Amino acid sequence: MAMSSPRRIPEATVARLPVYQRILLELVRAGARTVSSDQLADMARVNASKVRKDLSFLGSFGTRGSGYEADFLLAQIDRELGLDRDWPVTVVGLGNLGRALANSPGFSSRGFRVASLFDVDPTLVDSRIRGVVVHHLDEYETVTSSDPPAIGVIATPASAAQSVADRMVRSGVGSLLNFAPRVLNVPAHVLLRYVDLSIELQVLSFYLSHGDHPGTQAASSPLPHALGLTPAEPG
Amino acid sequence: MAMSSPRRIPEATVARLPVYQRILLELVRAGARTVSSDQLADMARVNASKVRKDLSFLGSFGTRGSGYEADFLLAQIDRELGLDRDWPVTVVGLGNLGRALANSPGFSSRGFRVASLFDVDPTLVDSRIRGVVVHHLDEYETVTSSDPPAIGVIATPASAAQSVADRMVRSGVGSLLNFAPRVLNVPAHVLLRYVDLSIELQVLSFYLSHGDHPGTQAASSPLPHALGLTPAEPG
DNA sequence: GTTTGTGAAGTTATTCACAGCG
DNA sequence: CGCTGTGAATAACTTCACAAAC
Repeated sequence: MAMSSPRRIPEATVARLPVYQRILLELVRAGARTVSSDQLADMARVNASKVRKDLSFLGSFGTRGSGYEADFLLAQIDRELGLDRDWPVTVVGLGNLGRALANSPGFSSRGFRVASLFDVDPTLVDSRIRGVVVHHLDEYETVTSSDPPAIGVIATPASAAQSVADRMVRSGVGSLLNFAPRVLNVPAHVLLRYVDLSIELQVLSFYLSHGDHPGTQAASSPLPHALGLTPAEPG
Repeated sequence: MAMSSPRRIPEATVARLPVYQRILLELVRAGARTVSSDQLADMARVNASKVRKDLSFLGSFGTRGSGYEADFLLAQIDRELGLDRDWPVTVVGLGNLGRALANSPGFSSRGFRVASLFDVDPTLVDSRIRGVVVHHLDEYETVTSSDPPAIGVIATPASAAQSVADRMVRSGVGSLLNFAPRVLNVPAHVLLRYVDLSIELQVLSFYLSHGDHPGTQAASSPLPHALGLTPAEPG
């Protein structure tokens, strides 16, 4: 085989790959050697043919009769998701949410690295979170110029979010993950994901009021949007 | 005129309604009187006919030639989303993330009310967050029995998430919002949304590596994650 | 003129169902 | 047998395009 195949992976599949990734990670850690599309489907709450079809876009990695080798499949998904690269991430806004994000395992996992942190609160500036120093937002351009972030995470209050987004875009960030409860206006070439607790709750509210889960089986996660996560305190 | 819920609203539309809701809220606060499908579409990063089609599932609330009356439309969306009710919410895990959630405007907005808070950390138990006392998790059943939560928010470390989920489900919660970085196993009748920073980042990583944003506009918030519903497998 | 609301057309995603391989 | 991989069939969703309404 000569070149990377020009397989086009459907958007709906892309949205599910991270879910399979997370499941496989847990299974591998628990010592699983192989996994079937049925198992994956149960855990991801989707249909088994969907799992097989999704995985088939990456290649034919299963073994008929026994399933997929868990760690090998995981490696293929990681590669497809681009987790074999190193994506520098910057986080602006280090209140509870920003700290939760900056401390979360999501940033210590393969693929991502907290490159810089910013806030405007003088009591936070110069402190460190997991070894990374918090700079004043005034220094954004200076600090990021040496290691330009691929992803900008916005965890500021709503009122500051748009100007932070503008600033990040102006200095060339390729994608934004917005956790501030505000709709952002950015150029179309910037990849943007908007994650908002109200939005999550409202979807639940709809299905609770209509007493009716989606038809047969609801999707697992087309194009998501969500809040981050982070552990509570150790005792 | 329209009675309660004769219309079946497509899942994809349900996922977008909260985005329109948020936009309308901002527009109304900014003093807008009317809004067109074009404006909404721009702000939501979707196609204008999609906006019109989505809104048409709620009824015919627009005025040809001038658009929709913003506050009226907002009220219709709120009603459809069930935000005219009062959903008690409980949050378990009050580390940085849990505190960020409990303090977030999402819970002070129409529709939701923080009914109870739980942690196992003795330094947090008996403290208050926005006036609501933090109970020890041991008291979960006792505390929630008088005001059973409709939505349980899990913001614990990954290791505690499954047992907290089990406990909530056992005492009858109808839906879960899981922010712990772990796939949960709950009965199919429980509505479940899984929200994970890694998953968010991984989708960005995919599109960054493939140098290729999805089709035209990156959606702000298509479908839910894992809405509880049945794998529905016949033998 | 403007902008909605909606059938019809087009596109994408899901599910079925089974051949093919271990 | 069991389980994958995949064409074919369905279903869901999106977009077009335009008549109707202001």
